[in-house]
Amino acid sequence: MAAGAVSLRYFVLGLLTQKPMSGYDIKRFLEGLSWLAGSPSGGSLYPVLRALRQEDLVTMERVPGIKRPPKKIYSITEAGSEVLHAWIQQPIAECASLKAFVMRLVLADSHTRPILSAHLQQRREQVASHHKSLANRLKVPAAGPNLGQQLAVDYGLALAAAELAWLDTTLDQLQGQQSPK
Amino acid sequence: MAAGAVSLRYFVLGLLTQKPMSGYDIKRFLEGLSWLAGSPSGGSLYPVLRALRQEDLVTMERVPGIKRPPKKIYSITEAGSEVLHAWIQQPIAECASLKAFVMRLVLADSHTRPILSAHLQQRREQVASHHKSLANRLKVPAAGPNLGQQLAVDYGLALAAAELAWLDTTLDQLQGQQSPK
DNA sequence: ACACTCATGTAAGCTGTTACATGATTAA
DNA sequence: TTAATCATGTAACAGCTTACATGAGTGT
Repeated sequence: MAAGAVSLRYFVLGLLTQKPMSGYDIKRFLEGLSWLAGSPSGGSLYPVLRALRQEDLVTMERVPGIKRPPKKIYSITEAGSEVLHAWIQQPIAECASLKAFVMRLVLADSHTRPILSAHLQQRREQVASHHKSLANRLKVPAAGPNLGQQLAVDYGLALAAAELAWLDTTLDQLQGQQSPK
Repeated sequence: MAAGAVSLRYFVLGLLTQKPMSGYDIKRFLEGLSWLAGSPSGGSLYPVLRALRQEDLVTMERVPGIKRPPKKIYSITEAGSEVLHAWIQQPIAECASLKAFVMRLVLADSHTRPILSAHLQQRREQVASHHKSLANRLKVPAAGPNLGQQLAVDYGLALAAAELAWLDTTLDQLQGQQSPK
């Protein structure tokens, strides 16, 4: 596994830090963010929960739902918290995907503020360098780039610019109210 | 395979429409867009090329590079073009990923203008609906969303807005100069 | 009766990655 | 000679999706 990659494993641990949930709850929650981060199918989510329980990173409690099928509510254990925080310390990969970044973002509560800022900063650098390399492509019209490449580069530049702007204002805000923790 | 999903297969076919290339050329080319679309590893790319050749969708020619290891230059066949265009006709999936969209964008030359416009239009609708659902999340602060979710929603809104703006101006441009073809 | 949502799970398969192997050529 | 880039390929594995199975309750 690539260093710092967000496998479902860690993402689930992070969500359980916020509050105990069932597998179904997790699916529901993620479907709301599916455009950005995708949402896992049952076939990948449930096995992950089982594995986490076998490693004692989470505990499971059967809750006999009223007029509903019983749920299995999972809670993170101390061992789970340790594993999660060890993972969070790792720097994200050189060229992390947008999806991986969003997943880390959702887990912001599990980060300390300095680490969160550092991650945003790192992302900023990555996006900036990407933006630069795309801009270079535009300046060099050698080998007559076709319509598709032009569109893709243009699209990439627009998204990168927007992301840079968002990162800048968000970093400012974090810096401003960095009293808590 | 999900309807209209861009497997490497079709993407390679599309690239070969632009000009004959070797596997290595394709990798190089894609690494420049890796931030947006990712770039395939040799372990996935070369087997795809072999499969395409076995199905007679591409032809292969050994070119003994001067002072370089020999290359295998692949060209698309008529059968390949037919398969590609059949695939292009398919509507993209309800909730296609950014990556899938970029890949289609790069293949714009293989689309007729009306189909390209239709794809952009479809993407516009998807992004717009996503933007709306995220905006709704902001208005409902019930269940006290935590920092992570707030950040993710905010980030999603910023990107969606930027993408909508790009799509609008690009659609305008396409409409404007839709004389050729 | 039928279909749908809730809720969990299994098994098969696809896609892609990593890690490795090969071999030539260029630059330190 | 050592490393790096060019160029191709294989084999093992990880991760995820699809399709299916189960079963209770709810709505039409």
